[in-house]
Amino acid sequence: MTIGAVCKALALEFPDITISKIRYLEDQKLLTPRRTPGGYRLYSAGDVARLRTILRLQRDEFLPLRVIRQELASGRSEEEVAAPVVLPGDGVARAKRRPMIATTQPGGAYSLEDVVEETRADPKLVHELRDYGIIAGQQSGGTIWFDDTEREIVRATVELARYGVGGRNLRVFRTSADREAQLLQQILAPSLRSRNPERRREAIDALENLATVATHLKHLLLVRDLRRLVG
DNA sequence: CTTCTTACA
DNA sequence: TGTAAGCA
Repeated sequence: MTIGAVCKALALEFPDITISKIRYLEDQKLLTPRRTPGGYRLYSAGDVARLRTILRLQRDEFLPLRVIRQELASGRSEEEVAAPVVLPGDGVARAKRRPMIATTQPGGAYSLEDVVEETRADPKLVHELRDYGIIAGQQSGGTIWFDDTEREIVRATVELARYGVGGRNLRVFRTSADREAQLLQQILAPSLRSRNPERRREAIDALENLATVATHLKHLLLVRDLRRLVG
């Protein structure tokens, strides 16, 4: 295939792919397609598979090119790189979607009474959640204000409470979420610290993507473990 | 019409 | 990374 054909073929999975980018990867010694007598690049099926692997490692594992070059050289092959996770309702539109992690705080502010009214939570539950550090709220004047996320957390724990999950059981969720957030933050820290605004933007997008995949993985592991426990 | 290299923002 | 020039 010529470079244009390769580009078109990969455009389905990688909407942002360009001829220029493919050439760049060659420049970085990640690809070495054959050439026609006239100098045109010719890509074999193997070349295309390798290219797809490179792009996946870049997109899904955020690996820098020099690391990808190394991984590929040391035998990590196409089959070992996961095809993209297809989530329900997650079409080709992913690249265009707005991030759900906003750069600014959402506007909501809810008093204890507001939260209780909207979630039908037992006020004691809300206090419990604060005691265990699952929600914090913000002290202002005499009252404590909760934001949208905290309100939704309360809503979720109300559901769990129906199954008798409450109090210190919930700490398990908090500590695992804390650890996970720390890990993801650590992975993308360099980009998030970048003084290039565009780069930061991309890092936030990547963070969302990463969080989605991590959540899916967690779900799969949980389902597997539950199956084991139940038999 | 497509691609190539090189230079550049 | 993406774009434009100038060739082939």
